[in-house]
Amino acid sequence: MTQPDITIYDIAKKLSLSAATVSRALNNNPAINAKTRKRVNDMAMEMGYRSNNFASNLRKGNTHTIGVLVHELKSNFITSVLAGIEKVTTEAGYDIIIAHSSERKEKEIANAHNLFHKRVDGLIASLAFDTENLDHFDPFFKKGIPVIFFDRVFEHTDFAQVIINNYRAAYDITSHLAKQGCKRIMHVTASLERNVYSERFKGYQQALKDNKLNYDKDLLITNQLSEEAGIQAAMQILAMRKRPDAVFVSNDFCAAVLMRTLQDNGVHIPKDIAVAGFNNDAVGKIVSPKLTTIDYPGIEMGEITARNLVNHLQGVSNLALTNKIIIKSELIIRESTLKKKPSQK
Amino acid sequence: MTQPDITIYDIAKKLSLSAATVSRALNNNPAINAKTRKRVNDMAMEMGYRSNNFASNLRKGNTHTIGVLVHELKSNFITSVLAGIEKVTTEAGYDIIIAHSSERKEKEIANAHNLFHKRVDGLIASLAFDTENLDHFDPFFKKGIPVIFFDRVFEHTDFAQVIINNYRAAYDITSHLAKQGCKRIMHVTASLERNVYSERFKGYQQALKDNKLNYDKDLLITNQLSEEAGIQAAMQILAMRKRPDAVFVSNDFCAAVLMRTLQDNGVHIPKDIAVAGFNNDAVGKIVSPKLTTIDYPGIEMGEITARNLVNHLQGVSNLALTNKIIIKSELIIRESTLKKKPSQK
DNA sequence: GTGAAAGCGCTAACAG
DNA sequence: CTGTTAGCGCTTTCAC
Repeated sequence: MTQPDITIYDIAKKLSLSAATVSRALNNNPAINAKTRKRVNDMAMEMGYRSNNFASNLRKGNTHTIGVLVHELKSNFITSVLAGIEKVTTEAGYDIIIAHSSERKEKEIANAHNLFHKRVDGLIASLAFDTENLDHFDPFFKKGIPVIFFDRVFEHTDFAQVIINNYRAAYDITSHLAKQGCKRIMHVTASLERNVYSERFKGYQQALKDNKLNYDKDLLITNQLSEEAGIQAAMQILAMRKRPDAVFVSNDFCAAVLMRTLQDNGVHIPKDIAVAGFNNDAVGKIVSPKLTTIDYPGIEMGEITARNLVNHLQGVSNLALTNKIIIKSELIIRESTLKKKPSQK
Repeated sequence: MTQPDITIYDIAKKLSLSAATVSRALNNNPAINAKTRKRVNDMAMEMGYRSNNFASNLRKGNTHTIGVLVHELKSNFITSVLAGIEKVTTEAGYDIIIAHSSERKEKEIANAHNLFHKRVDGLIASLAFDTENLDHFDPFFKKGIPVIFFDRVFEHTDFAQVIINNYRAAYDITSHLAKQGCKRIMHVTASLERNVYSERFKGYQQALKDNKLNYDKDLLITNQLSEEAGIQAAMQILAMRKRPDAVFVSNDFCAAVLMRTLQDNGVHIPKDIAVAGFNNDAVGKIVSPKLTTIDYPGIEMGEITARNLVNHLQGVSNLALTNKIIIKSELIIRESTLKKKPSQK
């Protein structure tokens, strides 16, 4: 049943050529006569030849494969980023291997090792919630394998990174809530160890200050931004003697769950409590009221990240020079935060 | 900067051993003295050795890699399945390569070829909307590389497959709607070429018949089950002279969008129109009213599929024998279809 | 318990 | 434009 594989030698023998010529022909080497090339390709097709990547990679020493290490697959944002990465890498002729850490640093470390052993030519990464350092990327740095981070990064380091201005986005959304007359604005977010969340927290605090509101530590909840976390945060709010009049959640899905739980317990949104999310996930347009959020262009982020890595690999540019790229993001105001009637007539 | 890689020869030389011994030691071959093994492993660590998969695979002739070809990544169901697959394959020591076709048969064909060339030891696949035949899997069949399909399959073929009883699930949901007093039950689904949708359609029709309702072809919409499709279907309903009093949508997300669009246009759910989805996506619990749906265990499906493939690869069982596995699914009734008050006191 | 030697399939000098 | 040759790094007989 399982007949042995066809190799270039088999093709060469059939056509009375050398293996080298067959190899060149299959790789569309221009040095080969067009007629010969066609004969080889036809014969390869006919014999059901498939090239042996292992032999080829072993010989060439590079894999034309890019590793993508993400913190989670179950996220609209991430799948958008992946689509962007895929578009660019496919066009450039690179394969990608996707690994995800499920937000756990242990798995991130294991994945980093695995991709290193798989000999990826370059790496694109977004860190897990609890990643504390970049030691597991050292093997890449040491071997000169380019690494570029996106979204979840260590800021203020020298490594190439593509991010949005989280500080600014959070500032905008918090200011918007303040402008709506909210006085007790809660912030539900994830580990402040991670740049995206710490920056948002800073933006939130600054906006409070600029709007003459005090920061109250009871108004900060950090959790996993999961479904359960959303329910729990809502419960916590319901139990408060002095409830907030607005909640800014760092993730649309969690915001939606939180909002729903509050509603199920008789809270009116946005009248009693305004709710805002982050990411412009599709879910924000389905819930009622529709969710105010930050639009955060995943596809574009993926494309830009991959483009930079590919350019580096192709020697067109150097990652070490372009070390930080900031992508635009935008506040989208919907009903979930509109306490006042829209002022425009 | 980029110092050359360490090989087993480098380790062998340092320890005055042969490369063969080093190789065996690294692979924990019991024939090797425990002391020698430790010396080798320590030295490997110290020198920063990483094994060369290409050389190893080239030599061994198998890759210990399983290809996973899915119709779409942006789906909660699929990411659950992937989690299940990953769990089982990781435990069994297999790597996986994930490829997705974005519901397009051209890309599915290209991916199948690609995975074939990557020499996966086995393949797990779920078909795209418009896949018409299994010709692109022929190379696998011919070479005796095991292929197992899940969810989106060609039914009534001899290939190994893991599915749910779509007929039954649709029958249940449609009957439930009929029991709620609905007389004009619409069905919004995707290409009837694909088993999952054709089976659901059959179940829907049979339930209508068994409940003495006529099937009206105006009450069938087939689309892509996307966000836009949901909006468009809702618009179509709004424009109907004789509107349905229930809609059974083949996907929760699309159902939610459709429901929301109807609501935005003054339709009361479930009073005017009941809405049911399929998949038990998290979104169903966020929307208002909460969505009636079919629970469809993604993780389990992934685990069972992978387990069967791995067992086959390890010679424990034979895929050719266990050719169809049906996983349980379950109707979950929520407010979006409750026209009558729950009858239980 | 360890070593010698061959070869997996391919590509890149080099030669002509 | 095509052929010869060597070798990528590993595993696996077959010896001893």
